[in-house]
Amino acid sequence: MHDIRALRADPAAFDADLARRGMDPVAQQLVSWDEERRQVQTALQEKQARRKALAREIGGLKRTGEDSSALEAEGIEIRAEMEILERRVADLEGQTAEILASLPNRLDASVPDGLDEAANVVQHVWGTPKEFSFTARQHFELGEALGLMDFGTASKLSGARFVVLCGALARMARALGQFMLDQHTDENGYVETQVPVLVNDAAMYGTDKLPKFADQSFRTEDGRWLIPTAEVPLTASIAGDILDALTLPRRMTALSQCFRSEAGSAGRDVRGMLRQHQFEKVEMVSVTTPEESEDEHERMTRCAEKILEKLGVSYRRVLLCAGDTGFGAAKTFDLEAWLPGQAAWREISSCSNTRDFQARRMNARFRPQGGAPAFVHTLNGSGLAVGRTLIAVMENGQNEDGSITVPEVLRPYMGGLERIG
RNA sequence: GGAGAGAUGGCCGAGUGGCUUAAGGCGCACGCUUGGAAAGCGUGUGUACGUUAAUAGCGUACCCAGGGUUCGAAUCCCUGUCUCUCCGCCA
Repeated sequence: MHDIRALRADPAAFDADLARRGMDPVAQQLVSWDEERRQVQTALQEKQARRKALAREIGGLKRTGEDSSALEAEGIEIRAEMEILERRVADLEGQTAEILASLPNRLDASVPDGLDEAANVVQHVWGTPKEFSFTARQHFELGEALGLMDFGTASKLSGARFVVLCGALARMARALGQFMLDQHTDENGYVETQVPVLVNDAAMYGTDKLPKFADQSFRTEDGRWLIPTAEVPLTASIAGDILDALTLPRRMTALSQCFRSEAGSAGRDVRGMLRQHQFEKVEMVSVTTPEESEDEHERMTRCAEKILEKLGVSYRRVLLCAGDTGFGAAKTFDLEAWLPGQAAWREISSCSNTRDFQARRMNARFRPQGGAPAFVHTLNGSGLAVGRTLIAVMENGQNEDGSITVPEVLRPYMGGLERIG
């Protein structure tokens, strides 16, 4: 959601940002609606003031038993006039809100131009992309050969894009989730949180998943949504609040199941568990003041990077270009892990600063010392996607005989197991 | 799933159509008082939008949300949401 006053103040800059995302200008239309809205609203408020005065006068006359029929007639007239003005204000506000809600966030100045991922900018690479003396296998080849990753049974149960893990791989998935949570709570200052995975419209709208991405999410028959990410309940937890500035930054982390319909991605990553309808993810959410959000973004991204470093998986940090930056984000860093089996960098985390974009949609504010309430900034990042991390650990830790070496940091979570298979 | 009760400001709480500009209390802030504190006294104490150079004033709206009745709604009517109590079922 955007501030109509900011748009009014500099319509050209607003449209220029939209153009960077490949979108048509809208400012002129919105500004003219806003101008009319303010005029009509002022006229309406004058009528309301008159109605108020009339009601008080009539009340006085009635108490003393005097005739008030002339004033009551004026009241009827005023009500009719107000109805027209009210409808016009509601129409203008509705139209404006509908468009504002459908527009993506303003981009940070540091976001590079470009319409797709080809224009993303690699910031740095950690580690050396692993190479093997033998032909590296993909995770599903490894997992199926070990008998611990079963897509056939999953399709029997649920259909395509699901998986059944068992034995040591199931345990490794659990170990990864525990390891990540422990890191974020013990080392990184996030508060562990358990959240509902079914949420209402308001939570989805506030975190900018509605109205635009309704077709990417699953909806229950009673009108709730399966969360596409724990970002939704974690961030929406502060909806409508005015937080004490002293409690910021607020950092929360959650391990949750995530659900995505993957509509429109037919044919992409159909093999293996890279792209599933249901997956586990450890999410980080930070709520900060506007002054702190940029530093927090860097801090959060580092928290995600450190997980990969401890797991010994080579990765690179990518600054997304304008066209690839998500709807709600002002700026996004993706972390891409090296997958030797695919011989490719694949997204394993995405850390975004939404600034006040979500805060406006959910009306989440803080009170600066002695000042008026202001919108908080919200940030979210994967720390990390558990299923994809499992893939990375499998492919990077594979041995020629098809066994998988368990990263040292995970061994305490796996009963000391050093090797799978 | 069934039955009932409720939702008023930061908190408690009064309020069954106009005399409510939401009483009163608590909390909080500031001031007076004091050697200092407490007590006491006084003043103030929300959000949004409009107007405006203004975070000064002024205006409008807001008593869970959305509709309706009325000259006039916290108050009456309808719908929804949430909370609580009891019964049933249940990990």
